[in-house]
Amino acid sequence: MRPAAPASSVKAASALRQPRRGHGRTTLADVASAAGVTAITVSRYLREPQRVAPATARAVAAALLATGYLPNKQAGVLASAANAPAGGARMVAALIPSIANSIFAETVQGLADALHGSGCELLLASTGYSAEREEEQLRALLGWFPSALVVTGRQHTPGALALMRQAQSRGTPVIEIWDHHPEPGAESFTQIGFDHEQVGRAMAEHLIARGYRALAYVDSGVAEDFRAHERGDGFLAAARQAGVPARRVTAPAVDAIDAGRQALTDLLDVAGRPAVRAAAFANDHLACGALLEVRARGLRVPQDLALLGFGDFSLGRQLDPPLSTVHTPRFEIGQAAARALLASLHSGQAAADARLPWTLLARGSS
Amino acid sequence: MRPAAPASSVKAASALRQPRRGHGRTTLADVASAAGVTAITVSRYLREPQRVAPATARAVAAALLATGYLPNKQAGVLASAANAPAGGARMVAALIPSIANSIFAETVQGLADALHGSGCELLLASTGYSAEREEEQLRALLGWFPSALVVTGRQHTPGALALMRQAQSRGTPVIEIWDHHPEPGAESFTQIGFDHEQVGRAMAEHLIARGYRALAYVDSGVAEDFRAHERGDGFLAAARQAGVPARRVTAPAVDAIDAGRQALTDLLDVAGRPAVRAAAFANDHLACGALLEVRARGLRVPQDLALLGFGDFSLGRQLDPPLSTVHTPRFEIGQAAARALLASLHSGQAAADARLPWTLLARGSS
DNA sequence: GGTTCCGTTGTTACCGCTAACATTAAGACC
DNA sequence: GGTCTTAATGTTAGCGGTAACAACGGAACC
Repeated sequence: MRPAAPASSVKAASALRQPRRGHGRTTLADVASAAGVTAITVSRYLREPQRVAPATARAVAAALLATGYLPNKQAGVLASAANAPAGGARMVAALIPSIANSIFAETVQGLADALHGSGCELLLASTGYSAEREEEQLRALLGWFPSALVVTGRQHTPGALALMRQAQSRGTPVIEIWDHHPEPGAESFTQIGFDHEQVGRAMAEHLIARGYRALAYVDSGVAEDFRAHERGDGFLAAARQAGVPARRVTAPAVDAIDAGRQALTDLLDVAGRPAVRAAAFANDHLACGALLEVRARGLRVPQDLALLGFGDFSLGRQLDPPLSTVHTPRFEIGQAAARALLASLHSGQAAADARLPWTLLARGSS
Repeated sequence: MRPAAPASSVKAASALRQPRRGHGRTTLADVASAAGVTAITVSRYLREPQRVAPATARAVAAALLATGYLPNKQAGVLASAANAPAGGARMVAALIPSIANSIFAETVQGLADALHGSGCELLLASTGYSAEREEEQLRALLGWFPSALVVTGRQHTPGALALMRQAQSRGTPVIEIWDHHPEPGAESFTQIGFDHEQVGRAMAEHLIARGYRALAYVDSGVAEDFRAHERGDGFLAAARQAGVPARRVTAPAVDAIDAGRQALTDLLDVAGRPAVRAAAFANDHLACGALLEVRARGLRVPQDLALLGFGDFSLGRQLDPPLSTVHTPRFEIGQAAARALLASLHSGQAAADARLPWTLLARGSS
């Protein structure tokens, strides 16, 4: 018994084949049939309302309300993939070291605020200051083919760099935030931030100008906090240039008040007296911890030991004496990144670099 | 001159019609042709490698490496839309009042950390404590048809509620975080958090147990910080039950140290003496500001005025006296939400409620 | 040897939407 | 009146992937 002729068997099979149905979502087609038009007309109404006739527009609007339609952006992105950059902003991927760190939280807030109203959503991931995890997360984020990519810093694994370049060559703006250190010659990505080496120099110069002659830089114990290390490089270079002795010590691996307290002991001699006259810190957490520990030991700030932080965390201003520190444009970095990327999406041109201002706030501790 | 016959004109037209090409992205088809197989085989290799023959697997693996293929998740989600819940986690949408607020930043960190490795990305938006903006953002987020939705609190506009219910009825887990106040009878969403009214009660009871007999609750000036208001409700109710006079004052609309300083003046009489014996605050920012202002006015804490905060921010512990406060499971809330939602996605069952513990830390200020 | 079964790979259609082109009707113009 | 133009809407195909089923070849079995 042979089966029926091929043609009819195919027909029978395709009749039996149960089609994959959507999951009960309201689609354009549903709205369209409710309005008595076809899907494309509804689609047009949503994107270029002036191109549908007033009467049709009313019918479609009513149908939209009645059905509670929610456009499926996945499908939208996919369908306009070919002209993605121009095709209206959709989704921005951002990758930062840590969300809980208030510095980056504010940057993300700036990013989200400036993105609000642009029709662009924020896809966020954190690396935990790990370069490998950065690459892994980058791969995950780029799988969504975001309209733009924001990453932190300019140090990346070769794999991460390859992914970033691949994205950029596809026309996706790629922005490095929190750093600004263009290498002449080497092609790089858009950078929005400031020069950390320069900040480190300024920190040393400030302490030297105040008359302190034996310095230390307390670096972050987080191995991949490259920007903190660079500030240290700048600090030591400036001290060397000025002929002032300076050393670098490294705090325990956690950026916390306790780490600062511990780090301080490295700056004391066996008798418990300061071995240096002034210390600059990789961040205010460390500096605040050190300040509290110095006071707890009965030493005077800045007479016995001057302290200078980085980041301008709210805690520092409330201590006694208030902590001298460097105020950074943490919110503005996010905002500027969002603006640059939106501009780039609209113009099709590469996003522009921006060097944002920071301020050294000389308060009581230095 | 009539054009050629319809059939052939159509054919000619479709021959001329230039097809939309993708944007130079490497697709499954590219990998497939490099490996000498078809797209579906590569797709299978990526999702169920044990189902392709070893020799084919090697060829595909080589082709994947050679092409640097990155799967397009938009297309993947779209194609498996029909069985989305089971179809592997993809993307979780989270909506919080503010990213910069360290409380929520830590929650997001918990969420992101617990999501890491699950193949699920985080789509984040903030409402700025505005219910309207919540609805608007909700609409934007749900347009991506995320596999799960996390929102903050249990107060929403009717429109937002409709969207949340719609998502839930589609099988998307919807989780409310930072609150736990199940209403018997009323069907609600999964809640992961704690009961703020109960915390408010505990705050009042703590102050009463310490012997303070004239109380105040300094509420957040942010109108839509419902949870702060609920703590106030609990505080006043507990005081009333205990027969202790208590009043509610409202801080200026910004949650900052300065607002706390200003709010304090509402607790002083014309002579600048405290009008109450103890005050509880909607958050530690306010409490710290008040504490600093009290000290600045030469009053003693807690002898002249006892203070109790909420949130356990790092600043409070460093003040003199250290601020009594309520420690909240801010990181754990995010973590628990992520776990609950992943479990729900895998099991297909609704996510379970969780009531997380908080602690009242009696330090020096009360 | 023929049938059955299974492992492997391919074909087709479809997810929901939109670009490109086609089609239609109404108005403009000589 | 006929041709040209324009506005409004529809048709088709395709974005990149995956579900469902088909097809094929070899091994197992009687």
